[in-house]
Amino acid sequence: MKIDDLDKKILYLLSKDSRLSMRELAKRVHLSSPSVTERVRRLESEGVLKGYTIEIDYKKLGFDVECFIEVTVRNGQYIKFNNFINEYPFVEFCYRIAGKTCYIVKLRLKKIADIEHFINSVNSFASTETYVVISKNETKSDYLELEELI
Amino acid sequence: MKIDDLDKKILYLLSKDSRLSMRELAKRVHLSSPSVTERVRRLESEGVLKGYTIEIDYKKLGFDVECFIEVTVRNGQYIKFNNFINEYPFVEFCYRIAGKTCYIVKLRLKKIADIEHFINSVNSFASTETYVVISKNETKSDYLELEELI
DNA sequence: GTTGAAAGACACCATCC
DNA sequence: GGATGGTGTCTTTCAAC
Repeated sequence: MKIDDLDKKILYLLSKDSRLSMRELAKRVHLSSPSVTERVRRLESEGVLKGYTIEIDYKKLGFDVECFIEVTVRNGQYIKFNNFINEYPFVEFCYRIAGKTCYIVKLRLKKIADIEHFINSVNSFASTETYVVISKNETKSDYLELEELI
Repeated sequence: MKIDDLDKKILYLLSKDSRLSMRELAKRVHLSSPSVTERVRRLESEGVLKGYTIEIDYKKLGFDVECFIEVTVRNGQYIKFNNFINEYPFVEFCYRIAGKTCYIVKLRLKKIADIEHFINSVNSFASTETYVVISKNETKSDYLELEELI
């Protein structure tokens, strides 16, 4: 699929406010609304635009703790781990990685003590290395390479 | 701020489709639309609902590589690293962590070779440990503790 | 918290360049 | 590929309860 600068700008604007109407979006990219609507529908059907969602402040919901846990599975018990991580709540993400460990997991929890439950749960088939989040850095995240377009 | 089950359900529904109209949202939570609108405005102004955004498939934009990089800053050159990570493109996130290393960074890149540029750039003031993502696991991410509500 | 009404915004379609 | 104009629907908002 060919994605031009206009598509990228549409993605950028929707990433900043996904509730923008096609009309308003059209204004901002200096296009007519049928054209913009068609581009958005195409981005959706091609799967580039996977979905419309919100950003939630989990701290305000009582989840004050974030941590990364590196998991090293023992004795090839990957299926066991996959089943476990699929069901465990409060997992923001889990990636299979190439490197010193097998998986990197991020959890959002209400309190530090909740880390223990996770670690104890995997302990019979995997070892862990925990990193508690202190703060988050500001980053640019310029995936759309839009710097010069806006 | 008091957040009840209805608020959580609203957050859940908006996280699945942030373009839902207040009318449609009202239907789904069995409330009138003025009530839902008021709740959404409250969630916004309290900062629980931080913003409306989209999910983008970066692979379809040519970013085929994801990796985690643990960064250990040498000789207390934290300001240098903070300035660097603030400007470097393609950083999905960067967290200051308590544990064996100083920071954990996630990058999204077009090709494996692009990792080298990042590593070389920080090498004068920090050491790195790289993990290339192989796959992503499915997870529940049940932060809203909604299992019984839906 | 609800209902109902009114004004406005919206998406959609046909048509055209 | 893109623009314009008309139509009917949807939506928000407000007042009254």
